[in-house]
Amino acid sequence: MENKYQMFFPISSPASSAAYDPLTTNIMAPTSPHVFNNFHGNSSNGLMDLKTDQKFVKKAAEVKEPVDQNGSFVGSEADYHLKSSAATDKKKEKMIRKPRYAFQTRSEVDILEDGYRWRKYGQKAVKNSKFPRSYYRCTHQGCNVKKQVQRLSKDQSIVVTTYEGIHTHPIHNPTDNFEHILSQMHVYTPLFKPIHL
DNA sequence: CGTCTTTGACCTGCGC
DNA sequence: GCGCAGGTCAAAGACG
Repeated sequence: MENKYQMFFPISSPASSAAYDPLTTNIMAPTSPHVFNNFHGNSSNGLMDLKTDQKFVKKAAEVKEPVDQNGSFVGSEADYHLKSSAATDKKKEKMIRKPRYAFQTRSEVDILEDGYRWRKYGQKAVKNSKFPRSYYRCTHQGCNVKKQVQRLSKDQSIVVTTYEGIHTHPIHNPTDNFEHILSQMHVYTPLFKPIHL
């Protein structure tokens, strides 16, 4: 079983939040099974060819959200609070509803076994990418967490997993949770450079 | 038989 | 308004 992941942790700080702390961000990762819920993120141009919420990406660029030169995760919860001046109240509400947490992992397998049970509910071809994006939902009753999995076309060894929402229940299989993954994972932290606002 | 994946259709938001 | 792209739905089929 191939279980060697190389992980690209978030390296940028939220534009408007004190939540970012390079130390805690990294230290938390190996110690909390809910680590997937503790990262902020969406895509930005730091994800090279990954395009998720374009409106957020655009906004992030406007506020000079840092861009990772290594193509690692770049994003922040702050993006979800950015609203266009033309946005309606409903839109604004929608935009701040659920933060996303994105990971890049170097893995031969698309699916990171994070201890939760997922049901695939869709797959879409992604523009400018030869790899499709897969959509998964947590199967636990009442838990509305979703995730998207996609390979980077520029580096097909890298899998980008985007989580949306917070699990409302314990891990399904505690022996196969994220901590377990991390124990076998080569953590990759290219650089830590808090941005200056 | 229950669970899960596949896949085309549909919906929505956005840019032009 | 139209077309495009992202996201979701749901029917059908596969699988254990």
